[in-house]
Amino acid sequence: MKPPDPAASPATSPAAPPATPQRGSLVERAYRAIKRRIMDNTYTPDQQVLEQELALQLGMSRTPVREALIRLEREGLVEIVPRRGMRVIPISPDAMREIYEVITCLEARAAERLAARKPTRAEIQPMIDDLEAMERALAENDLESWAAADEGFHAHLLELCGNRRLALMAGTIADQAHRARMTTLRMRPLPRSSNRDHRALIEAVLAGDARRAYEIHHAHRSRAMELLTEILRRHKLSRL
Amino acid sequence: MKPPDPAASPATSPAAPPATPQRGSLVERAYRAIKRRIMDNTYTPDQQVLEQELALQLGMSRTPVREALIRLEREGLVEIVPRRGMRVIPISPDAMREIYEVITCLEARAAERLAARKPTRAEIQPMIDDLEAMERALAENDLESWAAADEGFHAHLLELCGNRRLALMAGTIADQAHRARMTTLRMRPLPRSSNRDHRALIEAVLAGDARRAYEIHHAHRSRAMELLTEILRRHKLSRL
DNA sequence: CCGGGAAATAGCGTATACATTATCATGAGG
DNA sequence: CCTCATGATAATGTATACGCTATTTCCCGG
Repeated sequence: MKPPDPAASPATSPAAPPATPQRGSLVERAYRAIKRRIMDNTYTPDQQVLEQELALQLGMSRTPVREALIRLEREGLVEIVPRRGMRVIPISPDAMREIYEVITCLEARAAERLAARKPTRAEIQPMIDDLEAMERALAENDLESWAAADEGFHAHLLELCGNRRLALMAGTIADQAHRARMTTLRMRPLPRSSNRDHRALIEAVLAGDARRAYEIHHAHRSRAMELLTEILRRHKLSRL
Repeated sequence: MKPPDPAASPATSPAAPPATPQRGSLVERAYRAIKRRIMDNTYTPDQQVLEQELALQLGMSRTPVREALIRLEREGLVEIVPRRGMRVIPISPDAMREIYEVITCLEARAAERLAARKPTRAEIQPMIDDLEAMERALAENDLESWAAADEGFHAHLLELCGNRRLALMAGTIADQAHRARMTTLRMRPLPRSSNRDHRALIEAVLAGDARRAYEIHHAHRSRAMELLTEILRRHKLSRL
């Protein structure tokens, strides 16, 4: 057997592995590899990829590939069509709205919880670091880095909120929108207000003001929802 | 070479089934059978059930069983332990709180959305029917029927809210708490206030008062959360 | 030139095979 | 009597086999 996927890229998620396949198994490799290719838009909703094809590319048999696909299907990232292989689920303006509605209420709740815990600055340092990275990136007009840091911020918020199920679900559904977010990154105004929102959230959290943390983050995500759905609509991107 | 996408599928399925296995397949049968046995407490968190055992009981090979288990694992119902088979995930007071926090914000949002749509009485008839069934059941002191109707009410609320992803996620996580709810059914006071809450919700929805619908249902689920976690704690049910 | 039916093909769903590896029992040594 | 090494056992993870059927191809009649 040959090593068809040497090292790959370190595109692993920052948070702890969720209900993810057994570490080091072929299923896990398949899962990660396929997920990465979905996230970075290597596979698009236009193309169908057959199980056999994936197996061949990944240098394994169909069995682990199928098992990985089942997981990806349940995460809402792909659809498995019986004789056509897997297909990435396209994001329409309506889908975007659905996703953001869910993210909005879950993350706002996470923010509320986190603030209610009155964490120390040290505890939320990861979020502060992300925020600073966002600000640096924006100053340098580096949208890719900004987006990465922004995702980190949201991921850390979930991770720290203390409700693992909430974190898992919110993270899962946020992943569904990743491709669309990336695509629209350059179609939107510079995300200065995002940085402001996040700074305000940090302050509310440090102040232990749960109500305010909730409101700030809820408004933040709601605005993002309106912005993104509007962009998709205006650009007629109905199946991103 | 073939054309990559002949005509792009004409329209996506409007009311497509969830990310559930192919209708009629063995995987689907396994999925349903195992899920039912989990829900009705045939399998408890104390016992480990091997793949082979399940396959034998269901009269099929391990392959479809494994695929069903992967789905159940991703729904948070079971854990797959490498050499011990599947195990039902136990519900602790903390788990209950996690689950109800998620349900609370998702369903409250669903209620808000539904009310905002200003549906006709006919549109929400399923919910009204459930409510009436709840009232009848309570009058007859039939807790089982009451619970079934109550679950129906919540399921219909989600179904009608217009956000499929939200409905799917909320339904999934609600299933996680099903066993625990059933067990505690007789440890709690008669659920008269639930019926009142739901009637009030119906009224708010019919009045198109989204804000009120949100508040009513949020409060309803929050109270249920406090009640249930307290019951679990008091009865020392730390791994239901 | 087009539509429709039969044959061919392909891809999947499921069963089975097999190597690997954790677990458990056994037994020797302290 | 207890501890630890060692081999037996069992269950899994993965690969392979195979039949079924949806899809496509091909051909022929209109």
